[in-house]
Amino acid sequence: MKNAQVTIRDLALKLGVSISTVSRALRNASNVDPEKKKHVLELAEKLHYQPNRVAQNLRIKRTNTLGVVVPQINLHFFSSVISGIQEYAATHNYGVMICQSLESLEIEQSNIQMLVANRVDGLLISLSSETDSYDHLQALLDKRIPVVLFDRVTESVHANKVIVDDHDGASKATEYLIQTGCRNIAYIGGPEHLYISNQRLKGYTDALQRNGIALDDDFVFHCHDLKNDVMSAADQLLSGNKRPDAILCLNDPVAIQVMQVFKSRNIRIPDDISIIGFTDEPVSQFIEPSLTTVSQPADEIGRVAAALFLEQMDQKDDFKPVTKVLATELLIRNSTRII
Amino acid sequence: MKNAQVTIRDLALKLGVSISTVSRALRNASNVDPEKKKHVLELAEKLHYQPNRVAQNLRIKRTNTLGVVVPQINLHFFSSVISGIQEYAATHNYGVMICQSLESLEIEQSNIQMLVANRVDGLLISLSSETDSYDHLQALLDKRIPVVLFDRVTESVHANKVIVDDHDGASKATEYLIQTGCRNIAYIGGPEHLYISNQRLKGYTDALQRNGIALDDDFVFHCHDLKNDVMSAADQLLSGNKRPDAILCLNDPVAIQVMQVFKSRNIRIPDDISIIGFTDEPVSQFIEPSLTTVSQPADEIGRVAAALFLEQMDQKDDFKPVTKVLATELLIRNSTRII
DNA sequence: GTGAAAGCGCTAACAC
DNA sequence: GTGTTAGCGCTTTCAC
Repeated sequence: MKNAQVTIRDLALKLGVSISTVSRALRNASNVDPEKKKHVLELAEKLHYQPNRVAQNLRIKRTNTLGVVVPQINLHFFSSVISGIQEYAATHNYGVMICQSLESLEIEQSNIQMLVANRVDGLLISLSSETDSYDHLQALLDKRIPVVLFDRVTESVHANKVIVDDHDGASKATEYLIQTGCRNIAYIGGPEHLYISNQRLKGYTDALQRNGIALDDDFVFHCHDLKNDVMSAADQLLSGNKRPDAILCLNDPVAIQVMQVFKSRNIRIPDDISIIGFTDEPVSQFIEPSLTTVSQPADEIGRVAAALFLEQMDQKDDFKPVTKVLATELLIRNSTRII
Repeated sequence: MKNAQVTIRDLALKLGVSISTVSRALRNASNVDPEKKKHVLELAEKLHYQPNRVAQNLRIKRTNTLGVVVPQINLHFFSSVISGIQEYAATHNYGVMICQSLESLEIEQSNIQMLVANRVDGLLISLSSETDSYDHLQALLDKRIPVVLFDRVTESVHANKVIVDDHDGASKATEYLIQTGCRNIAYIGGPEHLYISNQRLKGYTDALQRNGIALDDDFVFHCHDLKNDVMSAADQLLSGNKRPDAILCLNDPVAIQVMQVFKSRNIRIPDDISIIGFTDEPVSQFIEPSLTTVSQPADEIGRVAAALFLEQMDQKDDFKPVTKVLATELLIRNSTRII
C-alpha cells in the first residue's frame, strides 16, 4: 500500500519492454518470448515485485476473497468452522474476511454490507439468533452473489446450505435416553424461528412418539435469551409438579448451565436427571460429570461450505442450490445413565 | 462484483450531473449544492448504490482492512484475540482478513505475502512456534507496512508489540507455589526461541532465586512439539530420582496433558503434585481438579493491538514502536495446595 | 459550485 | 510475439 511498491510499469521500464509483455510474462500467458519471460521473472524476484491485487481485482471483477459472518468468533464451534473455511480457501488461493454479528441482526446486516462493498466473491453466513427477517439475504441472491448458509440456516432463503442432521442427532439422543429408562424427558431449545432448534425439537418429539411416549408441553422450552431464559427453564423444571428424569439441551453451553443449576441444588447427575447436550465443546469432556453430547463436525462444515461456494463460482449460470447434510454422532459420556 | 452493481456513473447519468459531483455528494465533501446532494443521496438509496471499495482502495491507496495471522484460529485464546480485533476494527470502519499459519513458518510467510498483495493497511501477527527467522517481518518494516506483534513476539524485530506480563505472571505463580510449601518446582516450557516461554522461565527462576531455592536444570524442559515432548517431560519427571512437588506449565493445554498423565498413574493432584497453567482456557475451570492458572486478557490483547495499529496509521511519519504490557492475574483453583 | 480530465495498477482486446 | 489502447470505478486536481 505504502509508497515504494514496485509495479509492472517499473519492470517494463527497466527491461525496455511494454507493460503488457510484463503482465503476460507474469501470468505466464500464451504468447511471450521465453527469453523475455525469464528476464521479467528474474527482475520481479529481485525487486520483490508483488502484484497489486486491488488493481487486479478491480480489473477482473473478482477478489478471490470470501466473506464469512458468524454470531461470535470465539465460540469453539464457530472458530472451528472458520478454521476449516480458511484452510480450504487458502489451498484454493482464496482469502477470507471475517465478521461477527454478536447475535445482532443489525450488525449482521452491516457486516454483510461491508463485505459486499469490498466485493467479496461470496458469503458464508451463520445467522444471528436475532435474525428473523431475511431481506438482506434475499438482496444478495438478487444480486447473484453466491451465498452459503451454514449451521444457523433458514428455510426462507433459497441458497446453498450446509447443516448437520439435527433431527437425527436429537432423535438418537432421545432414543438413547429412553433406552436408559428415562420417560419424562424435557427439551430446552432456542428461539422458535431458529431452524436448528426446531429440527432438534422435531427429532426429539418424533423419538418420543416412536416409543409411545406422550409429549408434555410443559417439558418444552424455547429460550430467546440463552442465558437467563435457560436458568428459569431449569428452575421451572425443578419446581413443577412433574419432574423430568432427563433433559435434552439445545447445545453444550445450555447443558452446562443446566448442570450448574442442578449441582447447586444438589440434584445428582445422572442419578436424578440425565443431561445431553449438542456440539461437543472442548469443555464437555472435562466437566464433572463429563457431558454426553451429539457431536458436529465443525471443521468439516467449514470445508464443505467453502467447497460449495467454489462449485457455485464455476457453474454460476445454471446453478441450483443444494443442502448438504452432515452426520452427527452421539458421544456417550457420564451425564446420562447407563443402559 | 457481479453485473448489475450500480456505479456513480449510473447515478450521474440519471441525475444529469457529472460523476465528480456525485462523488463529492456521496462523501459529503466541501462544496456541493445541498439540493443536488439531497437528490444524489436519495437516488443512491433508492438504487441500493454501494460504493465499490475495490475501486476506492485502488484510488486512495489504502484498503481499511487489516490482516491478522495466528498459529491456529480455533484455539480459544487466539479466537478471543481475533474477536477483540474484529470488534475494535469494525467500530473504526476497518475490515479484517484472517489467516492461520498452523505453526508453520512457510505458511506464515505465504499468509503474509497474500495479505500484502491484497494491500492490507497493516498486519497483526502472532508468530508460529516454528518461526525462528524474521526476514519476512523485517521486509514488512522495510516497506513501511505497519506491523503489530502480539502474544508470540520476538525481540529481533523492531515493531509494535502487545504482550502480557509473562515474567510477572510466572513469578506470581511460582511464588504462590512456594507459599503453599512446594520446594521442588519444575517448569515445562516451549521452544527456546519462543519469547513468552523464556519470559515465563525467567519469572520462574527469579522467583526461585528470591526465595533462596536453587534452580535444578533437570526440572526445566523445553518442548518443541507441544504434544509428544510434553508427555515425555511428564514421564521423565516421574521417573527421575528427585520428584517435583509442583509443576509450572507453559500453558493450560500443556498443564492438562500433564494432569492426564499423572491421573493415569494415580498421582494425586494437588496432594502429590501441584500444577499451574497459563492462559485460562475455558476448559480449565471445569476440569477435575479445576486448574490454577495465570489468566491473560485475550480480547483486550486484540483490542490493544488493533488500537496500536490505528495509532501508527495516524503518526506514520515519526513513528516509534512501543510495547504494551498487559497485566496477568493468578486464578487460584484446585490443582494447587492451599496455603 | 461544478465539470473535464488524469490516473491508481492492472488486464485484455485489438492491431501489427 | 509485442505494443498500443481502452477501460475497471473511483478520487482529486485543475480550470472555469
